[in-house]
Amino acid sequence: MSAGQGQLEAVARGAAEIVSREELAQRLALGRPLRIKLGVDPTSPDIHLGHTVVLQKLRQFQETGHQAVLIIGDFTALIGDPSGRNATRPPVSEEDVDRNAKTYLEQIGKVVDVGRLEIRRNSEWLAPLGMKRVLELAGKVTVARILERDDFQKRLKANQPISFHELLYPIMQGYDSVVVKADVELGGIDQTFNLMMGRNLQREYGQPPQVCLMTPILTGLDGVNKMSKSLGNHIGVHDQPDTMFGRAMSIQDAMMADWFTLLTSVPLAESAALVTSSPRDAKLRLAETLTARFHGAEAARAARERWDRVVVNRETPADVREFAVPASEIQDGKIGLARLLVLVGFATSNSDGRRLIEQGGLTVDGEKVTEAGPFAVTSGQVLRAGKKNRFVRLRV
RNA sequence: GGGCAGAUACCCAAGUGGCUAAAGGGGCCAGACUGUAAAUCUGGUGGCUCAGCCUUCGGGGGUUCGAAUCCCUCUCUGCCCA
Repeated sequence: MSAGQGQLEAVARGAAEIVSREELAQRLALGRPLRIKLGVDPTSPDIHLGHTVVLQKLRQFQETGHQAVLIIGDFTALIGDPSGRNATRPPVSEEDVDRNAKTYLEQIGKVVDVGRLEIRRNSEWLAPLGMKRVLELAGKVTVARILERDDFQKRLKANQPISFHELLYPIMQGYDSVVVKADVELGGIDQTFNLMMGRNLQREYGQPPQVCLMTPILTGLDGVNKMSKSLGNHIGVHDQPDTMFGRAMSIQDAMMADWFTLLTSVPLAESAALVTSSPRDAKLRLAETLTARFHGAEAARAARERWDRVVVNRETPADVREFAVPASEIQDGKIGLARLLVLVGFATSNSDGRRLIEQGGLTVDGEKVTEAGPFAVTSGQVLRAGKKNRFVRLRV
């Protein structure tokens, strides 16, 4: 019983809502591996930390001995989840789905144990479903219930179109739960309606209704909006170690607690204590933990060392990119400094480069240079723009 | 099919004949400070051979000494009616 209690705490960590907690406790108490369903949308090839919140949850279930069932929504992708802003989305080809599914699995491998994953595509059972079966399925759900959904309500009020087939999306997703006999379904809090539909349909089909566990939406780097690629406030799982580390260090202090809870396995008591006692160390720990997850402990340590060196001590990193200055740009051993900044990629135009220089943002071999005119270049000189990670070593 | 409202720099958004390279906010860049690239404060943010010059306000054409601002036309977007 006490073990069950520990499990409950582990899997409930950070959950936004659980329907219901009691039922979850009961299922866990059954003592058998539960079937934990997570449906994913194979339309976007690159995932970011926001996507990993729910994966982290899946991992926690795996760690406590349960069977994760990943459903690739290749068939539902034909409709598109209505929770998106756009009413319609471009159709996804089979090749796209295949390719996306493949890269998706590679990416989530850093968070969940792919080897122990049961992977299913919902086209397996949705594609052969005849009209007769569809009608039977649709007959189990009333229009009023479907229209309860938030997104539909909003669109109705705003006189925005709702295509008929969109109404079927939640039903299809819910039917997935019936087919895989899910004990628990995971999803973001914005998926609540879809998950609840699975519960309802299972009941209709004589199955014990699944527990729905919804995770919060991760706040992005701006500290305001949800993390999303289109807003550019994200950390991608493919980001380089230094980038990942640095971006994590740039979140606001107030966000650390959530990030620890939702993205790491650091015990909550530990992270909470750290956040209170030393915000800076807490953030370093967070950044290192995240980087380690996606790039390994070694790379994470290197990223942290680089951080200390570059940001804290304002030194030049060990590995500085080289740039060969084209001979054609040099006259009498000199080159316009603003022009040089454009060439190495520190500025978008001469004017931009000039600004950078005049504002004191450029150092050459550690010396601040504020004159934008002709500049004598020699091999080995190290240019640094701003406090950030912009270094280059010249080769003439 | 009819009616109306819009289109301004990366984004939002002022501006209705000269003082506008164009207010304000966001974002971004830089500096200061610090506990980190957090927070806070300051400055910058079209281009160039940069105390000057050149090109911008959906596209094209026109009026005027002078237009983002007035006229014509085209394109696109949103809303309303059928």
